[in-house]
Amino acid sequence: MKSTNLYKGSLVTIILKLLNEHDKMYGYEITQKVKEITKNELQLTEGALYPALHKLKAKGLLDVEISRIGNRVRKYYRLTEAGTKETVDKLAELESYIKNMRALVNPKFRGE
Amino acid sequence: MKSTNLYKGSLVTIILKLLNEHDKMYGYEITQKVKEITKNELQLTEGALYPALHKLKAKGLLDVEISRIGNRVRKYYRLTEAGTKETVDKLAELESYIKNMRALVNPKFRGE
DNA sequence: TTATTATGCATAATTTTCTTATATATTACT
DNA sequence: AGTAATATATAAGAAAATTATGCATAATAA
Repeated sequence: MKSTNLYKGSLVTIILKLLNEHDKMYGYEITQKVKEITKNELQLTEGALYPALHKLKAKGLLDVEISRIGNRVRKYYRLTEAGTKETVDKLAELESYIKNMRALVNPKFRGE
Repeated sequence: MKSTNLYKGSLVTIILKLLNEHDKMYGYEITQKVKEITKNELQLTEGALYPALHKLKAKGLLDVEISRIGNRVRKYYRLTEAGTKETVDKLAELESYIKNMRALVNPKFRGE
């Protein structure tokens, strides 16, 4: 992530969730979607994104479909069944993390 | 962090916030406080905690006060003025991060 | 009384996950 | 013609953890 360089470990969750929502996406599209949703506050770096996509593919969580737009190559990624399951887990993990951080940082949120 | 090994970068925020709240604390006390607040869901590892404390000290964000309880050594840390300022920044950063993650992960939270 | 658990700090080696920099190529805009 | 946007990729390095040790004191359980 760029500009606000924050909280390593959340990139995979972002990728999985966006793919879960949009069926298939290519790398550059993901970077633009993140910029759009976060109003430029979060910017994915290619150096993090592409290796992450390759790793998710290698783990069997994503499938790739190569497409050509004119002479330009695009690689569309989509969730496999295992990827969909992993998405559920990662989202639960994120909610749990946010809940814990809120409790730590805001005494109001403690002990509910 | 242990068990839920998640979101590198938030340890410093946790330390600063707890010190902001409790005036002075020692390392082990911080680990126990985090376990207590998060009901054992987050556990700090010493291998992360102590180097982080030393680094914050080196940066001038913390002061140390060595105390002896019987024959056992304790190192109490407290925020410096710069540390208090940094705490404000880190907390704002966390809120911003949570806001962005919520928007990414939950379409309901987009565009407000 | 002796072994285990809890308290308390610390560092080294390794791993994970980023950033930064670089590379290449196509297409659109000025 | 030159720059910006589109599109993917990898290598080098930094940051921030985990894991594995190590040492020592105090309290508790067997």
